Amino acid sequence: MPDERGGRPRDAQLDAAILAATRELLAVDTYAELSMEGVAARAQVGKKTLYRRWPSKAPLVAEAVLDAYGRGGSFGVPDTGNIRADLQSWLIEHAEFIAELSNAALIRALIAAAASSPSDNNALHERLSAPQHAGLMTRLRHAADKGELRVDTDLNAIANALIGTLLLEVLNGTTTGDVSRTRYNGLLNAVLQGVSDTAGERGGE
Amino acid sequence: MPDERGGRPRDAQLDAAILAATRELLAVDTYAELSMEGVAARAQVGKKTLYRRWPSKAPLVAEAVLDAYGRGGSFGVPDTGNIRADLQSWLIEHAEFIAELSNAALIRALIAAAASSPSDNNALHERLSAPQHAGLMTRLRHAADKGELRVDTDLNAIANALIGTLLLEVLNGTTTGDVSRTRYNGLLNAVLQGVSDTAGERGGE
Amino acid sequence: MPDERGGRPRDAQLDAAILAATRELLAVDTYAELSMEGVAARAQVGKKTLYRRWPSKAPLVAEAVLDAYGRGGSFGVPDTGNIRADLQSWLIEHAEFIAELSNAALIRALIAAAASSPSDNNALHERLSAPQHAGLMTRLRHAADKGELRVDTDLNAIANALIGTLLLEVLNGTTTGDVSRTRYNGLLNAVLQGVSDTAGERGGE
Amino acid sequence: MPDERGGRPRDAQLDAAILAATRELLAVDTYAELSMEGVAARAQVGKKTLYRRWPSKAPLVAEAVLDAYGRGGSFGVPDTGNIRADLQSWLIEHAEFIAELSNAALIRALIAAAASSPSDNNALHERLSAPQHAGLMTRLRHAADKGELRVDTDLNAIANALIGTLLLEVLNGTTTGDVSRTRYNGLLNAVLQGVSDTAGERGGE
DNA sequence: TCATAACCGAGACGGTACGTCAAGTCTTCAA
DNA sequence: TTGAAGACTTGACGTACCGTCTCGGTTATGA
Repeated sequence: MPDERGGRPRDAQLDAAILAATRELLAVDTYAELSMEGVAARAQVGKKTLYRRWPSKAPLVAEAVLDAYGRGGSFGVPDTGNIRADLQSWLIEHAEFIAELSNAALIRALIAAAASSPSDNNALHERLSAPQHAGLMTRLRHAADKGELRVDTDLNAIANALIGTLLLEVLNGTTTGDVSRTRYNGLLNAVLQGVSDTAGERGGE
Repeated sequence: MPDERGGRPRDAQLDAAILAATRELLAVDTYAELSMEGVAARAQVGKKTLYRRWPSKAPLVAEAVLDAYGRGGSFGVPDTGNIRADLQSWLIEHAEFIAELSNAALIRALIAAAASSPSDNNALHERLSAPQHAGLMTRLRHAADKGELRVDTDLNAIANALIGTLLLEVLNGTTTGDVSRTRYNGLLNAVLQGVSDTAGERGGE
Repeated sequence: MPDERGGRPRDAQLDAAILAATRELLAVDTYAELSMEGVAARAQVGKKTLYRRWPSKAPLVAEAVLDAYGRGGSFGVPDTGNIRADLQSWLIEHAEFIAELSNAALIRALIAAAASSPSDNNALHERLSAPQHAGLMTRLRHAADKGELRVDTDLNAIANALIGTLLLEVLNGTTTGDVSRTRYNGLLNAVLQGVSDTAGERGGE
Repeated sequence: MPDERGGRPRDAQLDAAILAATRELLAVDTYAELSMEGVAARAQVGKKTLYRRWPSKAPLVAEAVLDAYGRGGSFGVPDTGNIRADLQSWLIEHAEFIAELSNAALIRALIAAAASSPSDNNALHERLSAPQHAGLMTRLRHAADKGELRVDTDLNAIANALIGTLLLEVLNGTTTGDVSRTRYNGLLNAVLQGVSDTAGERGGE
């Protein structure tokens, strides 16, 4: 039972055309400047065709950006056995994605879309932030299980610190041009070895 | 000589009324839903009066939010001599501000405003992120100078990790309700003492 | 082939609704007070729909008035064989139209619209004054051809004198209430028989 | 008793400057395009100064135009004893005034001002049309008293026909360039000698 | 001489309307 | 039923003027 009753089937190619048009426009305009009308015109598509697929601008932009994000490699957290190297790979991979000028615009649009409304925010959190967080947690848990991390480690805090650092870089527009291999040494040194010079009693409950 | 000759001077009270109206509306609407027209109506002010002071929605929202942000305490980084306690105070102070439901909406609006355009982004970075970053750096540098931190510490990475963590919490809508005194123990443990169980050779240049 | 391919066709009923709304408002407001916004609201129509059809207030008002003017009878110059009676009929018919209070407002609006800009002026002249002038000229020429008028008569001058007299009455607001059957006796006496008591050598080249 | 209590007296020169500015702007803009703000700016005068003298645009324009109209000669109806020649002089004098390009614009503005509101209309009628009508009536009455016109002549109809003819020419934009000395021969022939070829029984009461 | 009072230029103020743009829906014809 | 085209209502955009007001400052009178 492929089709739900008769009628002309949807043209699957249009989805891609629309997402591409969205991305092309976001390379020039900001999220606020982007219009459904503009997307429809650029994709040579009726507005109805757009609204049949996406209820509003926010999810359209979200899908357009995530589509590009997913295409350029997996962005999964590697597991070579070396937790430091794996985290560094993941950080640099993201930094390089962000450094690509057009990608920075896309991510800024994505954040704007998320900030548009609480519901869109949640949807995006589910689709973008959550998977990355989960990926990091899996890798960190594996390291913890192998005894590479202190038993009382707050894995969640670490995942958030890494993601948050990248997020801040996007918003600040800090990351551009070539990404140095050593870029996140300082961050990883801090998170893994700590920066305190004292033997350090840790904060407990 | 404050005035540029002639003409009725601007009514300074209106600035406050407009910013207040903006905040009140942001408690109900998202950034995208907020309209200059609505702000003018709520503040009982002509649109021209708005545009005379702020060229567009983004800087208006920015000022409205920063105005509230600045009012509720200094948000400076304390310096009691105990770096861990000071950072924790700072984190919790911010977390409590964020946890206030209306403030979370304001900050989400602020981020949306920043994402509106690269120029607005820079302006906001200058006004919001930079001062906090500077405050943290000053405190961290003081600690480093006193020998509390390892000499090779990347202070910048730490400041970014802390700010980034807070930023992520805002966007995710994670922080709500009461903020536990121990909330950032995990993060501070990681950053200050490190989570690695090995003696830990650090990454260098 | 009426349509230019594709697209929802314009709703012809809206034209009438808009023109009616315009007329209703002109019964209350002057031309200057009439606003496109008000017309749109009264006609329950988007402003875009207005501007799609009429580029500005002047041609809209022109069409609204001419629409009413055309509806209430033909206003053609009759040709019963009696030139005096025919001109009188035509004059009285117009005077009665003008005397109608709401029509006077419409015509005053029309004149204001004409005075708005030279181009609107020309357009209106083409649509309103010219046909009437032509109608009178045809009737006068017929009379001249039948030998009822002196051969050297300046038909144009007579047509203008009649139209001009009506025009002046509108602007002065003179004509109100019932129009006497003998109202234009004096004018027609003058134009047709002349008022000079002397045998009268006429002015030539 | 020149002044009503103390205070700085009004600067009489400003009246002239404002009227001149109004006229200069009307040479470029239409009545609708003319703005009080523009007049104030052009005359280097505060808006309050304008409103102190004229309550709105219509009377300001009226005065500006009448000011120019009065300056260029008296426009009174001459009385040389030859009624035909006198009327012709008067018609041509007006036609020449109208033919002046800038004056045509002024008069069109005046008509627009009159059409603005019934009250402005009456005021203008009082100031512009009435004096001319009175002048013509006086001259015609004199001719009638001398027995130059038939006793049953409707002087009013003639005055209106002449004024109406000029009015129509202004609105139609007919009169431009040089005005021929013989321009109104046809009109005067008709009105004075009549155009009817028959001996002509006249219409009575 | 010195207050009083109206005048003046400048320009901010609350409004209303402008003409444009986009949102999301609806209606046509064609595939 | 899908699609492209485009008309439709709604509502916000940013601008221009409206007529009023509030400044600092000027210019006359009359106490």
